Amino acid sequence: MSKRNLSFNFKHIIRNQQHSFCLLIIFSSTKHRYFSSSTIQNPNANPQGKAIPSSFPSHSSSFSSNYMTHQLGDIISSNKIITSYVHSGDLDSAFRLFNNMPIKTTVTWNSILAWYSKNRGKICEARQLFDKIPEPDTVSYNIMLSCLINNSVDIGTAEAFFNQIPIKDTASWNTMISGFAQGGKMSEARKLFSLMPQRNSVSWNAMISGYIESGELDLAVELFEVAPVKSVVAWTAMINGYMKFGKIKLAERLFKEMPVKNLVTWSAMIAGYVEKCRAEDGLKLFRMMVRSGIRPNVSNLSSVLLGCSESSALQLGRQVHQLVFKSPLYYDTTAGTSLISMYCKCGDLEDAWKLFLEIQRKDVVTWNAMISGFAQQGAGEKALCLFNEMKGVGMKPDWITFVALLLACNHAGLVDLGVQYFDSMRDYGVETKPDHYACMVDLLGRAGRLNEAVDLIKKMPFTPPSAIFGTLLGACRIHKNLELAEFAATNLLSFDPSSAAGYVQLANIYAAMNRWDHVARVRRSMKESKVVKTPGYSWLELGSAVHEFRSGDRKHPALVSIHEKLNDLGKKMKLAGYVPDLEYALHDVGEEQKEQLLLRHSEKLAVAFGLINVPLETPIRVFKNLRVCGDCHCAIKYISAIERRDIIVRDTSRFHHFKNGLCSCGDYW
DNA sequence: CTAGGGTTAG
Repeated sequence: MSKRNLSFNFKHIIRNQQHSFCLLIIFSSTKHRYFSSSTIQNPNANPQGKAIPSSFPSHSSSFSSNYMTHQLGDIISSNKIITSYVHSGDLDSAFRLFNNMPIKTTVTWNSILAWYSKNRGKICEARQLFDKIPEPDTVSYNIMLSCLINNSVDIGTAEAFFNQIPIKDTASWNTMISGFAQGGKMSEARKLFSLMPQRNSVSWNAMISGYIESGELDLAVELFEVAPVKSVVAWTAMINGYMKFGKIKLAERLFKEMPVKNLVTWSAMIAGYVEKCRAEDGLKLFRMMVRSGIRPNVSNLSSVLLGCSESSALQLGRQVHQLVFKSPLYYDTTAGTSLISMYCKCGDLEDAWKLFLEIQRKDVVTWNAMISGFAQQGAGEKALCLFNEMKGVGMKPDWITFVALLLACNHAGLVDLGVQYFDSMRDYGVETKPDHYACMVDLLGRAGRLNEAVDLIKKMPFTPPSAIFGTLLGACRIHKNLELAEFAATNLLSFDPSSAAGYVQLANIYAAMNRWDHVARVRRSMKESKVVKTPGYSWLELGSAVHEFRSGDRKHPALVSIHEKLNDLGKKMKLAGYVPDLEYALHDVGEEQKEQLLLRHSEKLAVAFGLINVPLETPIRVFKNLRVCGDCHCAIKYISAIERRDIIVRDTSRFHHFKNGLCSCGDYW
């Protein structure tokens, strides 16, 4: 019996005062069955008028009608309250009300049962409840089916249950299809899909997203093209599919063509751009989205803020903050934490800290974000203080907290303290992961305790991740330990033959020691293995635009003035005592040429551009995709003094805050 | 929004 017929019958009866006598009959004779069974089902089982004595007093009809309406109203409002309890996850209150209801309908039972389909792990209770429903309807069966599927009970059990459903509607079929699709069983899903009597857009969507999930983009496209009804869900699923497979152009085309877009659609595009390293485009789209009047939610914000962090678009991040500030998301911990981490990654610790203090309900992720922020800035003591404060309020640290702590010790040069924290992890019941070992190797290696670093690698309870040898190699370069460098490089390249970093580091070490024959050898084998080095580049945000520079850049329109500025600075720097560190010019060319190459490093270009264009009182924030080069580090210190400017450089491992000729890292990096 | 419940996209 369909819902529409039921409600129609009911309203019809109630509205028609002249039929109210028949109501009374229904009510008195079948009262119990009528309400305890779901389906108010059979008003027709009492053929209207037939059983009714003509002498029935008419004055009582309005009374009974009112009484009836009152009862019904009670049930309806109780059902509503139960539903709201279930929605807010409060099963106890829902049950309390449920147990106090003298009359229950199947709707009442279904509302309760729905809790179990949204919450996993109580499949037995759900089944017991289902079995108690006096007259389960199709919806009851559907909810139970989705309970079975959501609890990843054996799909065969779910299928058997599905087959037992006496009257299946489209949703029953759809639920079963999505059960198969979620389990990756697309051929079964397809079989049901072709068998089902009526398909709605949900059926098509379930199949399309199922194919995308199991990696069969072509089949998804095929279905999408023939689908008679394409809802916004299907379009969005396809956009996700195209993005996932790197077909950005196709995703863009769909996005342009589709008739209706909602927040999920926009998010899919934005997140897709961010994941495919096109954060700029993602951010552009976000601006368009807000302009078109769509209000972001938490998950949407998180992907946008991640985009801001990656491309260091602090100005846009601030705009997002403004938006959050004016919305109910202001009280959301996840939204706040995303903002903190955005500020930290853009190097704006002051605003991160302000926000951290404002957030009332901090979770472990919030604390971790702030501790990592301090760690990245090299503010080791602040990070460690915050950790103590965190323990003070009873917050339990997790493994990420310890990564942040070790990073803090590392960047602040607190070697022994780092070792202590590493050893204390067991006391906190936190498992040591490869990340922790990587931090420790960096910590020990950088401090020159190379042998201890190697011992730690040997003691690792798992196969060392190849990157850890890259870390060791970096340490060898600082401490000019050629023997260990070769050991590290050999390991690195045997684990990961395509590692550009391994070749480059080794070549750099040879170059630094003027072993040009070896450099040539490494470069040759690099070519043979078809390894491509990640080109280094730097960028900075100016207004809403991001300017990018490559080493020896030839493209940026302002190059003439930048070169002038750098040549001028070069002279002033030398007068102040700067000696170009030719170790970092990694080509076997004459000294003068080396100096010229050094002066065209991407970070210097970006800094010079910043000096020309960024207002005097504003710090210059430069970002680099690799680690900052040693000569540039030295040069920028001089520049900060000569120009009396604050210059902040974020590289892959930390922030360097240059001021008055000094760097916040204390030259330990 | 239509007394309520189930299925699809991040």
